[in-house]
Amino acid sequence: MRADARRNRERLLAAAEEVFAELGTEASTEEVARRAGVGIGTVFRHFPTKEQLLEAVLVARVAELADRAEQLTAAADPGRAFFALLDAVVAQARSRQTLSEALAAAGVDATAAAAPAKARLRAAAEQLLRAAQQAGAVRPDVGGDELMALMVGIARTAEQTAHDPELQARVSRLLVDGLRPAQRGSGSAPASPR
Amino acid sequence: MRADARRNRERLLAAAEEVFAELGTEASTEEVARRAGVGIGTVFRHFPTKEQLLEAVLVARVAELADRAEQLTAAADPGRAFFALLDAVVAQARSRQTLSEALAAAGVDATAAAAPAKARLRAAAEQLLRAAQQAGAVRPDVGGDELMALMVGIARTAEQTAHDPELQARVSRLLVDGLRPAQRGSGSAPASPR
Amino acid sequence: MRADARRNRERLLAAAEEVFAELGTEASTEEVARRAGVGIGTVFRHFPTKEQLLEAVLVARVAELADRAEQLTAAADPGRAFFALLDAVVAQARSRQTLSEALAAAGVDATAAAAPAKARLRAAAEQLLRAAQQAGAVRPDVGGDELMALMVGIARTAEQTAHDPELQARVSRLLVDGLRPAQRGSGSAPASPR
Amino acid sequence: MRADARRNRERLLAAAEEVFAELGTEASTEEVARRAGVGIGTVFRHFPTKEQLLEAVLVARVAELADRAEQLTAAADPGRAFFALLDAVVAQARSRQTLSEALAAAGVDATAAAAPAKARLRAAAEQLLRAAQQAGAVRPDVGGDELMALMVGIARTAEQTAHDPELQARVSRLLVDGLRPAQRGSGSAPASPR
DNA sequence: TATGAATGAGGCTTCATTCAT
DNA sequence: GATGAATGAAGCCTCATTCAT
Repeated sequence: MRADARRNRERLLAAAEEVFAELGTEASTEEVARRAGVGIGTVFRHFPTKEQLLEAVLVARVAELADRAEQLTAAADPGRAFFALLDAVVAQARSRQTLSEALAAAGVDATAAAAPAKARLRAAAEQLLRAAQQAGAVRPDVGGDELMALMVGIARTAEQTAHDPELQARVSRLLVDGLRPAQRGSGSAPASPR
Repeated sequence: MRADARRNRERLLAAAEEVFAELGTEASTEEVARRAGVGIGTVFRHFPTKEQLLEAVLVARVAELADRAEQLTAAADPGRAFFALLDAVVAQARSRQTLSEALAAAGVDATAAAAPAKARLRAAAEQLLRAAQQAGAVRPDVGGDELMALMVGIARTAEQTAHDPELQARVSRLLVDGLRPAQRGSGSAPASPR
Repeated sequence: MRADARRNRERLLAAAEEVFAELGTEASTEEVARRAGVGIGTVFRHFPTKEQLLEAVLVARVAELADRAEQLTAAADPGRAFFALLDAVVAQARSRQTLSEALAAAGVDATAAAAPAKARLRAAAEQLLRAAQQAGAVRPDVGGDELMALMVGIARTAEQTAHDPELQARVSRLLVDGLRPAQRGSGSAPASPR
Repeated sequence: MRADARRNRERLLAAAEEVFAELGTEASTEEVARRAGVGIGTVFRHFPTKEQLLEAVLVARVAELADRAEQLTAAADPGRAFFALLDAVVAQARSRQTLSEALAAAGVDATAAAAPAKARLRAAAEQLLRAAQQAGAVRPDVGGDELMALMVGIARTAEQTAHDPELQARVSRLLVDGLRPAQRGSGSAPASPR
């Protein structure tokens, strides 16, 4: 019985992530139930409130990012590792506001439920940041607060340009380049067309 | 009676801007009416649809920015002028997503109503951009598309940090610095990968 | 000034008849104003209530029919005259429920305003009926009440078949034939197709 | 729980029939809910649109009549059977336009939902008609189209006189008599002109 | 007197949440 | 535990009517 419940919970989370990404956070709870193949009652048994369901999705997203950040912590090249984290942010920003809302929640409005994931992400991200700064790959005048806010900004912008991957890549690079110390090469950037 | 109607229209627009900034775009039309001190019928007389009301607010915001951009066009220092536009974007990002949505609308989803304001903003912004690039104040590998997308990103990020002006300023500087050419400081940063 | 007012009243009545016939009695008062080329305020100055406007239209319709009935009163052949009235009913049933509602109002729900027109119609119709009965053109076992109810029925049915004039004619004849004494010829009726 | 739902559906249908008959088809959905003793949400769960609710009522009415017509198909006396169907039409015409609208829908505007019931009614009614015509009880120059239109006319007229059963009976007889062949009584009536 | 802007009650519909089965 | 029917608050919008100009 526990197994069933857990599987339902996971199916619900997956469905919710999909639905909210596709239709926005205003998508109905019924739609999530439908997509998960369960009754509406089951949704509310697992997540007594739509807000809690949303929260769970956001936490899962932040947790994925935190996982990635922690992995990168062990990487050889600190500069590469740090920017890889930012790449992960862009990569996650597939559609709609799900991720940016998740990060926003993690950054500012953090609810109790999001706190642990947020803390992990922040800790790992700061570690990556400091290492990259010591390696001279990132401007020294940047702190954890800026980094978190910037991640939200990157996510939001990436979502904004999700429809045009090329544009997304160019814009993301611009945003990220603000973090580099001077003398960064602009050579590999293609000339802006048009 | 034209006078009354116009005054009401303006009161409505102001109230709507306030309400949507404060409560998000899902705020109810009735709340706007209440805040404007008019009956709900009056809202719908001026804006037959909630969508049209929202649109009007967004258009007004974009138009303000377009005005500012056009002003700056006449400024002496192209670099300063360009970055002043980005400052204006940050300054307008009061709270919630109102502005970023406005810019997003201007950039991508532009409805017919927003088209003229969008076009003005884009034209003036591109003019500022080219001038700043010729003056060597901005990286040459940036085009209009990136600029518009970046403005959305800046707005979104600025909204995110609206609660903390200091942080907002620091983050905005980071974002904006990505646009500057490489002469900033010194360092051994690797060329922007990929 | 009186002339203006009267002309407006007439324009309004004509517009109302048109609008209600076209869109049904649920058409908005604004639509009537628009079609009449006057402001909404003017409608309500002339007809303080939508109901009163509707009533005026209905009264006008009944009055037309009463006029026709009174004309026919002077005709030579009583049988022809009587059935000509019923033809007039069919002919008026152009579209929507306007006429049948008018007649219904005249027959049953008659408001005070409709009373005079109703009385005229009923008086003339009964006169035609009696004359036709004396001439042997109509069954003797029919009275004024039946006649009025029948006229409503004919109108309603005619409206129902307004889209197909041939069908309308055939069905109307069936209904009307119920009033004739026996031995009526069915020779001139085309065989029902299909 | 299926049982509950079905019971509610039936209660709703009954309430809707009652309400629309009493107050006309413009009666509010909330009134139906109130009369059925359920919440407004329940109405919309069963009938996602007011139009669909209305449609369901009309279909039920037409279906009743179709049932009756099919029963009569097995009767011994074809003439009696046919006129019994018309009696059923009169009997169903309780008040307001509900039935006539139902028949009208069945005759002309038939929506997809009403199609099957309409087809059944029409098939059985035509069978009754043909049998009655072969038995010499009904004029031969009448077809299915006229019959359907006439049924609407009978219903409309009957509704009109619902307040006075005696009058209703007399008028209905008149209407129905139009269908009988010429052997009714005696008289010197002119052949139906035109 | 004509105009049309303002009003707000009321209608349809959606959706988070509860609860009987 | 799961289901899905029931609930009703709340949202958008329409329209008859009033009233300032």
